[in-house]
Amino acid sequence: MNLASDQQDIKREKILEAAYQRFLHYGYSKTTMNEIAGDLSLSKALLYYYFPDKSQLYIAVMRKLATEYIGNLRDKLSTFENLKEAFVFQVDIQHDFIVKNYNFFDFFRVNEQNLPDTIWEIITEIHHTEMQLLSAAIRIEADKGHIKPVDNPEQIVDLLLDALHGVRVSAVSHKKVMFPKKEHLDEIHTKRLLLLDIFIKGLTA
Amino acid sequence: MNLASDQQDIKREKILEAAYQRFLHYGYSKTTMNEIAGDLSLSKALLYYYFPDKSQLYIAVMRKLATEYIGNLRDKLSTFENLKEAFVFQVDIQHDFIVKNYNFFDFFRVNEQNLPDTIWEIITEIHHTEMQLLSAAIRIEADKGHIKPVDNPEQIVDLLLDALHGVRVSAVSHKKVMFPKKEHLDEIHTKRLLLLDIFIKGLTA
DNA sequence: TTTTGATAATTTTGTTTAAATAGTCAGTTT
DNA sequence: AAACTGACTATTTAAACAAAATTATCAAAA
Repeated sequence: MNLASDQQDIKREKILEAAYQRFLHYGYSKTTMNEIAGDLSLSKALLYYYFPDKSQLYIAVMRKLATEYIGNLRDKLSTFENLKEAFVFQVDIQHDFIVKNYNFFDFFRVNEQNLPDTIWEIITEIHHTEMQLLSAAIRIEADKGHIKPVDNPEQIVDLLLDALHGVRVSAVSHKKVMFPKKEHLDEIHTKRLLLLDIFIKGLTA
Repeated sequence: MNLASDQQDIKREKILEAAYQRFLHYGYSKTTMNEIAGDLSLSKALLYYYFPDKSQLYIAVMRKLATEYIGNLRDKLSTFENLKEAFVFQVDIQHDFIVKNYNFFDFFRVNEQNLPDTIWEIITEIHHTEMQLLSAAIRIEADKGHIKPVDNPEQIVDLLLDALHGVRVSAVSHKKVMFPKKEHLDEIHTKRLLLLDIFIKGLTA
């Protein structure tokens, strides 16, 4: 039974990988189940044997990406030297994540208003992890006396993440674009680093 | 000739006011030229005597609102005691402006991707004014020695405005709501003040 | 248990027509 | 002449429908 299960997992992985490539390259709506099956020389029906429907397949890929992302975050954030380094790690890794998977998130832009609950759960999970790791970082720094004592680190991190998010959505709003285009991402990144700089100085007593 | 011109201006104003009320109440696309004309007991054709088309009428209202907004900003910002007060003024006034005219901006959400150039000019003008007034505030504070010298105040203000914007749009994004509700407004406001606090401390040498 | 071809169900796309609304203009009123 | 209108045309939106594409199912085969 374990053998069979392993085999199944391997195939599942292959499907996830093929689906990811398609979604990344063409976006959600311009990817058909036939094409994914075709890439693997499988019948479309088999996809439905492994995944209940197209959106669940997409979500499964998303979950995989999220898990990797969270993993990266944990690994790097456990080894920071100071607060700024920790925050910069977070910004950098998020930046890379978004740049690398830009087209994959097409789904988000199209369904902007009503994303499936499962997607929201993943977003929440990521947010939670970020909060947890960064507020831990703040606590440690406060204990070391590098910054002044903060009675509610979560609140500070939440605020910072919001502010960083603002740099993302708003940095381009005077440029006739509502959603950041790929070519703006670097500018956004620079701005974010500057914000981190000022913000951290603001925390330092 | 001036008499005639004055009369025309008065009527123009009345049309702008009636149009504003309709746009504010029903949004752009659910307001018809017939209705606006009806509210004033005028023929629709007369609207076209005063304004070339519907969108120009909307833009004229928008321009009027923008002028008022900018006026408010200038008045208040010229009398600030310290940097924080100036920033808080800006936050408060912008907040009021958006809350009051919330439905009017329907037009923006619908035409999100391709707003007319004239609208963008108005947005740019507002942004310009905000930048100008707030960066002047920074310069004055820097001269007074209250904060450390800043070589590019505009950049700092731009960043701060983005960050503040983020607190607005993002404070609710984990709650599956796109636009803030009444019960979130206080939370947003508090968050923004906290951000201002940290940000200004970050500027203080 | 895994896989597929054939088929059903659903969604998207394109087309036509009718209705609503924007916009024009010759002519009337002030 | 400037301000205004009713009746008209032009455009845009909405609804209804058919055709095409795509998702999803299932009985049967490997």
